[in-house]
Amino acid sequence: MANATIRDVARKAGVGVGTVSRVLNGSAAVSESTRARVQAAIAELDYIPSPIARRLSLGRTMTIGVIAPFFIRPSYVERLRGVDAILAESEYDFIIYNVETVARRDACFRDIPRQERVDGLLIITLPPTDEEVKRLKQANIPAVLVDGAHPQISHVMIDDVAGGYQATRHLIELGHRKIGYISDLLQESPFGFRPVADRYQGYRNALADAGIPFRPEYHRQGELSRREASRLAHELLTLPDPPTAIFAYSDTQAFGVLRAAQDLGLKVPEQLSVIGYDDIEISEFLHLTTIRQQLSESGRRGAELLLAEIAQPGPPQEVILRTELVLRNSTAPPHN
Amino acid sequence: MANATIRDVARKAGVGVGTVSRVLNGSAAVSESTRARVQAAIAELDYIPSPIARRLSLGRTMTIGVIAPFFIRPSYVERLRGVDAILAESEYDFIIYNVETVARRDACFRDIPRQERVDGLLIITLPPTDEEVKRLKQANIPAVLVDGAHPQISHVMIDDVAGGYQATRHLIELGHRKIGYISDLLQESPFGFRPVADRYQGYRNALADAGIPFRPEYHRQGELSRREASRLAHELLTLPDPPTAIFAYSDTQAFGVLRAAQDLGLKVPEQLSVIGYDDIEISEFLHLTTIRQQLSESGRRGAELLLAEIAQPGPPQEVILRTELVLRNSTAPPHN
DNA sequence: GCCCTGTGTGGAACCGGTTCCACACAGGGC
DNA sequence: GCCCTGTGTGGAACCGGTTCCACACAGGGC
Repeated sequence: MANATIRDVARKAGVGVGTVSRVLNGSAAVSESTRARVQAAIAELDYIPSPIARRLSLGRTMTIGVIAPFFIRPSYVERLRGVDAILAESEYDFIIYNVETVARRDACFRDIPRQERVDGLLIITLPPTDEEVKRLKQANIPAVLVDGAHPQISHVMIDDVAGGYQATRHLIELGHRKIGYISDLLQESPFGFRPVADRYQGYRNALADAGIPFRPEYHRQGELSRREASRLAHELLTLPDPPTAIFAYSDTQAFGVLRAAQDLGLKVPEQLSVIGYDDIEISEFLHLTTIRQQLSESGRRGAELLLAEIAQPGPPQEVILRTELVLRNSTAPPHN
Repeated sequence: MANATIRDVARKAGVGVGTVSRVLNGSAAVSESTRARVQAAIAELDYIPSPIARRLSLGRTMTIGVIAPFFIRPSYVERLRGVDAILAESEYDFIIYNVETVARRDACFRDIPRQERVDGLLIITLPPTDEEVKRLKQANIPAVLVDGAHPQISHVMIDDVAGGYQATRHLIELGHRKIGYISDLLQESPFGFRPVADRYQGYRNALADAGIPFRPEYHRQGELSRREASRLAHELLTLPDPPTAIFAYSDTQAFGVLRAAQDLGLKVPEQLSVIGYDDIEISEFLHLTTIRQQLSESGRRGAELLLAEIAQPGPPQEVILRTELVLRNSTAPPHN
């Protein structure tokens, strides 16, 4: 038998469809006896309202879109886990738009707002342009940035300037003066991730505050992968005057640094200190000193902001999450 | 201004809504001149058809549900990446139903088929009961199992018996006779993952074929985490007659074994051989010898099977993916 | 008895697509 | 001239919900 509809229920209960709808949605003005009759009919017909019909008639999709460069780094999985924790409890479904190329990124920002596919958008790490923000506003789609910031959009920001400072400061306090930094591409980054500039700024600030001159040859940039980071670390460590400590933009890159040290026969932390960023799950296992981001928490807070904004639009909110130094065994005072 | 509808387009082009619909869907019977007029009107009004209205009228959700115990293990992310690669190219959206508890698992299997939310279901690793399969058939929801098997449902199976055999056989060929196995819970596993029994079977078969008696004290079971695996490995390695090699059910658990060896001052592979299973991304970095599953490929193939089944229902298909031994530096002949 | 207010209810109209039926019309065959 | 077939087209009906308007009716105040 085909699925029952609200009209079948109404007929069976001897009431109008409006009344059934009122019972379904818990509206107040239904008498007790009518409500009971309707509920009996619903149970008897094993009736489940069609979410699609509901969406069409409400003009809401009951769906949230999550745009994320999802599979590039383990840290996104952690953020997404936080998102899931909140949204699974809500009445919203969520669709992940995985972005791995610039073309796909542009397509997402261009098309999703126009297609009436989502009631809200959670954008992870990818910074929208002012033009794109304008389009979101025009389309009247609530959006929240996680691991990003924009004056006109609610966002959960990680204080990456402070995080970069913290990492560098830790190395300085151990006594290091020759501190390398391996980062994501600063200028030509295809996605223009905001944290890239911020952590670098933190690194520069910490050096400056300690009166240590910045040495351009100590700063290497490259695509965010273990292999590339390993190559860059190799370059750093074979300089005539190599650094005694390396700060890596991410834990994944820090692993690349560890590998380079291993290849060169350098003991960590005795001969080389290494500090990462993120504190992904495996970092504890590898004894990596790192800067912990509240990854899962950032997703949770972002999802909460978005739900609040959908329920009741308001001025943009800002949440700032602090980073934390996690001491393990990959950093120590310099040898000499 | 509110979004244009198909009726606005029809009016502007001076045609009927049926004709606009035919143009949109590329039906043949529209004259060239009419088609051009309609397309001009669409362009002028910046018209985008409402996916929700389309879904209601077609009686299809254009959405695929993916049920997965998603965040428990890194291997799921890899499988999902394969799923995403296929579905992002299709006209389907997909919704992830993340399962972390048995209650949620049961709720997913119970409710999703009834709610007309999805046109198809991709079920990763979680084995449905016969009762649940029957319900899926009744609800007429195409479903595909990835990393699972059932006679009545298309599935992508990993030959885990062979994989378990391969791992154990490798250790035997190196000369090991005392081979421990650390697995997920065999009996009381809350989700009843099928690979758990299969890999164990492979382990037993390889021992039997080599004429090595199975020693129950060499087989430990525990919840799938690095920490728990480390605890179990510690138990094994402090036996009066400890194994010289350990096969771990997953790479994650193998890392736990490595940690235990480290804590006990045992050198890997000189004093202890360790082999894992999965070949997740980080395993290469850690020089772990392991059994590679085609994780991403399994997701891809599963998604393809499902799309085919939605397009044209047919008898259940079976795809079997082979595993592969990946030699690195965590296994060697026994010392003594 | 009349008016007013509040509560409960039925059902048409609507959301925005698709599809099917009816029909117009052209062109060919006889 | 008539019939038949094929092509192109309009628009009502439909998918299955929600909402708003109209209305019935009870009960209180005067």
